[in-house]
Amino acid sequence: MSSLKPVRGTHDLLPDDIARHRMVTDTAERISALYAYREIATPIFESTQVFSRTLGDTSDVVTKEMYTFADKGKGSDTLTLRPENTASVMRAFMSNGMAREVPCRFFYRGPMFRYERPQKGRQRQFHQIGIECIGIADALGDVEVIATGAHILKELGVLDRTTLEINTLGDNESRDTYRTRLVEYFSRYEQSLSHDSRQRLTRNPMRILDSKDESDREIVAGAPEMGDAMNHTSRVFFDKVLEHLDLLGINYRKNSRLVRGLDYYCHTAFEFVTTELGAQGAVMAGGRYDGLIAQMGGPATPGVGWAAGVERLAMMIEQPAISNRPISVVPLGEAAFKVACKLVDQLRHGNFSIDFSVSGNMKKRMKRANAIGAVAALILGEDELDRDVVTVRNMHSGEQTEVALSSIEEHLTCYK
RNA sequence: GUGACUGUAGCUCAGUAGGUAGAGCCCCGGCUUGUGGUGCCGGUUGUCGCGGGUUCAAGUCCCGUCAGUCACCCCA
Repeated sequence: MSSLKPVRGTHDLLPDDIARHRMVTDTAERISALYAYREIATPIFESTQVFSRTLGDTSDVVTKEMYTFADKGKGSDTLTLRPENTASVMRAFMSNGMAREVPCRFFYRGPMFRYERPQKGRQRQFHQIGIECIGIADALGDVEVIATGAHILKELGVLDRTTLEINTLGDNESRDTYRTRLVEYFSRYEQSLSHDSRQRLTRNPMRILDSKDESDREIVAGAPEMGDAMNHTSRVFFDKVLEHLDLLGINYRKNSRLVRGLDYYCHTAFEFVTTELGAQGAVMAGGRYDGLIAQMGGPATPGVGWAAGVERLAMMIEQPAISNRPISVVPLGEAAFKVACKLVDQLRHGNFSIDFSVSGNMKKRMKRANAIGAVAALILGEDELDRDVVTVRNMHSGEQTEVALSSIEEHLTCYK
């Protein structure tokens, strides 16, 4: 019995669901192509180290959310279902020796897996789209990446229902300085911090900044600002990003409390957030990850990108209209059935979408044609057969006309 | 992993003080033996999430378990 239910946190995507997903992913693919991104697909599992070495030893994703399993065969690696795709794309970038071809721009889409407690907008198997821009160290790379994302959201009709929040984490030097100051500051309040935040103090002090605990927030209010810890390089970089966002008319809200859960980010961090999806506000999030490729053993190469949740975006868009509305072919009787078989084959090869309706009485078949949204029904009975014609019923208007079999394709062109 | 709430037909839900289940939609048949979408008439919906317990009697009360939702955590 329980085996008939999908595994916890996984969902079947029925035709209407798929239509929404495709609207999201196809739009993203199309728009990102306008920014010269090309699609790439990596395997859905990788050696565990691809993720464990890059996402950060203390991140929740690595410590408790990865689906890791032993491969078959002796002495083989442990494998992990990808919890996100940036590390995989970087691995592919190196595996295929693309370092000499930078800049590289990749778009991806596909399922990701995280062992989390399922909620609305949060599943164990979910789908992401994303882009990675590799090899551009300049702030213009960040701007382009954000602009691509904003363009996709606009095309999906959700941009004005999101807010772009942006912050800078600075370069390594700035980040270390800031981290030290934060630890110093929060240590003084250690007794007053929430249980979670006390743990974050050693694991990831920056996370305390976006704590939702009320007493934490009071302490956070007096915390040192990232801006004050930034060195000249980091400051100039961030200013350039903001300046060009202004130039492109992309609205944003600076949020000095915005931090990242994954270790590899530096400089720009951003999120498009919405209030429409409850606790899962982030619909698209990303940033710069200059140290990642080197950290993975490749040549020092800068990168910037984002990922977006397909399910979350799908919940925000309208249900797209059914894209293929077929023509139903309804033969009546043995002789007509044979003629209809050939007609159906001919029409399908002529690029018509055909629903060949062969079971039940005529009433039932017409009803079914209506239910699947057929644009027309071709009725082929003995009357028609005798005269080499077919009755074409417009399912919208109900009008019927008799058309010679020989010119049927031409007549049906208007239904394509 | 923690807490709260929920779980009745394919779907959305009702079920009153415990007395062995109902509505709408969908589906099926007929009015219409070659015509759908709007009408009328009739019909099938079900281990009441699962497993225990209390009781003469449990959808209803208790415990456990699984799942969903929301919040935390975390994140897309």
